[in-house]
Amino acid sequence: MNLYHLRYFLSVAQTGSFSQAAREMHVTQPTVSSGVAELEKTMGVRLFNRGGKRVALTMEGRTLVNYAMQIQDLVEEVEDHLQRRDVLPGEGFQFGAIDAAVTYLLPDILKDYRRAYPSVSLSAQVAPSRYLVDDLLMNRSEFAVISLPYDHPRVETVSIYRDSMPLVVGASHPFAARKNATLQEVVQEPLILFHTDSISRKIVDERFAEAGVSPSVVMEMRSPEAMRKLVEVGVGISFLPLLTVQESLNAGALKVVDVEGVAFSREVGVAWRRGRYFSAAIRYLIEAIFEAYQGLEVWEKKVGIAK
Amino acid sequence: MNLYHLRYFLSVAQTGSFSQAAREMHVTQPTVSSGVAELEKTMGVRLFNRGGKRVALTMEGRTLVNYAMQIQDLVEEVEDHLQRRDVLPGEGFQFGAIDAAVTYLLPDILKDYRRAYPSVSLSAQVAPSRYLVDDLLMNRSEFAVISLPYDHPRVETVSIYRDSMPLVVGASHPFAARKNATLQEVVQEPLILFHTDSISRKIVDERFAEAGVSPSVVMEMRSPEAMRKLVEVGVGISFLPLLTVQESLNAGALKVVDVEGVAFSREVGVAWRRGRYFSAAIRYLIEAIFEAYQGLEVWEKKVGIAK
DNA sequence: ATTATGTATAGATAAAATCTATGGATTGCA
DNA sequence: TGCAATCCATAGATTTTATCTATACATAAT
Repeated sequence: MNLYHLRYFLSVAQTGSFSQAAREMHVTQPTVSSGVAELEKTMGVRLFNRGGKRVALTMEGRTLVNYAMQIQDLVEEVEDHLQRRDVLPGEGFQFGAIDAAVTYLLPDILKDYRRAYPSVSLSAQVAPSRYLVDDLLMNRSEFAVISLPYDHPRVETVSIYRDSMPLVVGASHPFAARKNATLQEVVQEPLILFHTDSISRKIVDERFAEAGVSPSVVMEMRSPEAMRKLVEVGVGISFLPLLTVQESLNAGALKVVDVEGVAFSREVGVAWRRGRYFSAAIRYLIEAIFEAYQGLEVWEKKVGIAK
Repeated sequence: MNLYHLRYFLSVAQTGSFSQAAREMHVTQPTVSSGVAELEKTMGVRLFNRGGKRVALTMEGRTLVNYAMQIQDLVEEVEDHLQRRDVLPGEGFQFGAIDAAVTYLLPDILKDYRRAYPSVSLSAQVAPSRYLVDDLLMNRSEFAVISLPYDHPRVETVSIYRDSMPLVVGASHPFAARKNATLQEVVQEPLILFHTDSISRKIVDERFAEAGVSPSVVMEMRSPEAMRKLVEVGVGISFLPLLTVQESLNAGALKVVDVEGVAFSREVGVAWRRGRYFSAAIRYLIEAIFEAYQGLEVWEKKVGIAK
């Protein structure tokens, strides 16, 4: 059973003539004949009664007409949808994002996105970067907004945002009244740091090792929001992304203290599995992110040409 | 777009692997590859993201899965229906029958038929034989129960019933008291005969011509039922099929009068366009008719072998 | 009867689907 | 980290399918 044969068949049913159907379909009459004959053979029934000026559908022919038209409609519909890149209601995709991104960087963009693609359901996976990269590698999410740098042969990244990661202390902490502190002072305070598998933690650790000091870590966590709270109530001090603590700083619950010779920062970027193909609806979201922050040119160089 | 390609595509989507899909479909892996590639080309979108142990559907791929499954279902459904000769609800066919047949010969058969094929809607066209034959020739009805003989190069017929066509008179007619009458007496009475285009009329006319007499026809009609009524009320006398007048005879409203040297009868038979193909549901009805009356062997000889 | 129109069939040609063989890439394991 | 296994893509050969041309045969209309 072949879709062309179905088309020929429908045309014959409509026109009541093999010859005329052939003219409509822009093929020769024997083509239509053998197409219908092939259908009749595979179905094991006669579809037309021949022998007259016009041919007439059999009962089986009428049954097939009903189905063939439905099949035809579905085929046309799906071709339409895919070619004009429509999105089916209920269709959607999954992407990953670190806490800071989904909380501070993406909300406005996502809001705009819903206007552009109201029928696309987005599913954001919020987790630390390394888990998000696992998802990328397993094709479980389309892209992810993660902390950089992230080096992996099968993952491409483009930075969109550079975020400083200053030392923050609770408002009642002794450092709060000061403008700055030395690294030696800092390592004697109880520190709350990211978990060792995090990128931000790696940045901090490297600098400590460089300076030959070892901090007194009282707590390791994966949630910057939780860390912010702990610092606010004075459990310890921490290096936290500015994005995370901005509100607390404004409210006076936290203070920033400069540390001599230390300017931590981490980058946030978009990551995806190398060679991945992006549907129009997904591409739109990614490019909206680059436009809102930065990186559109780099992205286009990496992906745009490879289509 | 090809139905096989759709099958390959669905299998890949399900298994997450081109190779495994190939094994399931009993083809080689390059076949699956090129099938999917062909779909991607005609649709202009990527359907899978490759590169990993498993491939993953793109958004477009997910859309196509929805449609492809529907198409697949329809194809399977129609193949099932046609191959097991199921009849779709609402499907039906048209046949022709003369008044006497539909009134007296067919009712019980049609009742049984509805049990065998409850979902088939029958449409009976009731008209004089020559119109029914037109329908046959134009493929407007599948078969017809008509008066015989009917000679046409493209119509085949099989007799199912021989019906005598005696002279009947109203209960109050002078002949009613007598056992018989001569042809000479009959032609002087006001006769109600079938219309000249009818087969039954032809039978009567031929006999009259043979005998060298010309009747006084007061009325020509196509409806035996109407003629019966007219004879009952004494407008004239008529030669009518026994089938038509049996009830009136039983009730005493009509009387049969023998006419010397005259034994009219007409045959009723099934007629169809030569070479016509009969769907199972139609064949069943036709054969029920032959079984109830006669002609099954002749029918099978003419059609049964030609399938 | 004759002509025009229509469908079926045979054989040749063109198009496609499929196969085999192979290369490049990734994953998993030692 | 390197090796073996697995996976998908591609090229070229082969087979199958679809289509075309030419023609025969049947039917309908003049």
